[in-house]
Amino acid sequence: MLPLYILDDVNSGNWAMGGASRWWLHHSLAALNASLDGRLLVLRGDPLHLVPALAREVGASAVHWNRCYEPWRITRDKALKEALQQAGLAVHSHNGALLWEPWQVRKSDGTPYQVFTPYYRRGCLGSTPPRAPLPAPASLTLHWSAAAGQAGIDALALLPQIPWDGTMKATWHIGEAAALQRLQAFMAQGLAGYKEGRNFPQRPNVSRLSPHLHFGEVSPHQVWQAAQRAGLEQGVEEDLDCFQSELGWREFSHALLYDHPDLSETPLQRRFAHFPWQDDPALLRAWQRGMTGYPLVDAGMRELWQTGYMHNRVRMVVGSFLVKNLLTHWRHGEDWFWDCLVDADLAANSASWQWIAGCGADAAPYFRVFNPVTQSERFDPQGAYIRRYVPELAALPDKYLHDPASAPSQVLAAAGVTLGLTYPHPVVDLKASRERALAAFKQLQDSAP
DNA sequence: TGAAATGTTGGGGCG
DNA sequence: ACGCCCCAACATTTC
Repeated sequence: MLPLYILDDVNSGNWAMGGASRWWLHHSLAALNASLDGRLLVLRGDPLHLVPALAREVGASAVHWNRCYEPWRITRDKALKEALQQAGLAVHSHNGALLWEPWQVRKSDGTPYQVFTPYYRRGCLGSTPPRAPLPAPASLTLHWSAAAGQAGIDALALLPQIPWDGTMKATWHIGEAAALQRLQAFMAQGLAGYKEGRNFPQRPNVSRLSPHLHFGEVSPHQVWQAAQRAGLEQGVEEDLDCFQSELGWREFSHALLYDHPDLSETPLQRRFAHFPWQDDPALLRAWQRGMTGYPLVDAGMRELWQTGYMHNRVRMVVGSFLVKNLLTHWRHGEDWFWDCLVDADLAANSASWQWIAGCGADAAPYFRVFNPVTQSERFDPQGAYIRRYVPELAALPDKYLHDPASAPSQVLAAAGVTLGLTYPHPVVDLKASRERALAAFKQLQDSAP
């Protein structure tokens, strides 16, 4: 057997892997290569040419891969399969990424679900339960190739030219072994209390498995089964259901992308094609850099920049802020997350931005506008998360930490904060921008129901 | 997986 | 004792 990874920047169109993901991929491939005794062959280029040529060269009789669900990959792999079969090879694709195949979860009339809850409850849970994880092969006979190993990984040039990855290195342990450790740690320390604790960015109740899942270091089948066991053992059925339904959202996103190949570019609700987005470049930049003057938003955007990750509650808050308060097109948020997230996943990223913008399937209603100050007071009451990522505000008392612009000038001075100098003034007024968004969204609602 | 405005209720201070 | 007002606490409505 010859284990092969190809970095494909040829067929990926607008969705070539982003910077943070490339960083993760480098370390993930290194770990995989090590576990294969340095025999992982790593190439870059067009698999449509590389795979048939390599198969000929080594005299392969069969090619196996795990299915990917990005539209450009489906197109590519279909063509590759045909080419290989015409050359007389057996081709086997497998499911290593999803608990339920998108084309198998259908309403009784055969059409796809549009709403998450029936999709998950009836469509997924009502059909066959997820299969158990497969055991590792007892033994592998690995083809020897002089071109295999770390040199091939280094040749992909996935690591940054300027070293922006210091905090990322300190944040993550990458690879299959690390993923399994994270899985065990979460089941032991995070699952109990998940339903409530998952909303608080400083609590240990989120799994942080998303990048491991995205890169296939752990399968959703392993995660599902581990949760099932731990949840029943610990008697925390409610937390278990809630956690598994989050895996369900991951499935739902993939199903949406499968049924709507333009999900990443085009609003599912057509009337949004004409929405009056403002798209002010200075405001977009303030959001990207974590300089909006709203501490929870800025903490989230800086967590993203420094670690390649953002807590889910905070993703909703910063997304709502960009799309509603700043009235910026969700595609800008999608692009930024795509480049910055180590867990960047086309299906989840696109579906989630459409969800928060209100133009997706089963989307957030247009009038749901998160107030970043209220959310901060509710979910980071002691300000631990804000103080970690917005240290210039650390000396402010809790009462004013969530909204420094509301603090009396003596309080700001005592904390060493000068608005406009050490920390930005708010880039928009929350009340006014909320009302502006509600008016714009309401008009869209009324004009084309 | 909202927030704000508006409505309702009931206790307590007070003339 | 009584009516009145205030306001907190909660519920409902609206966007």
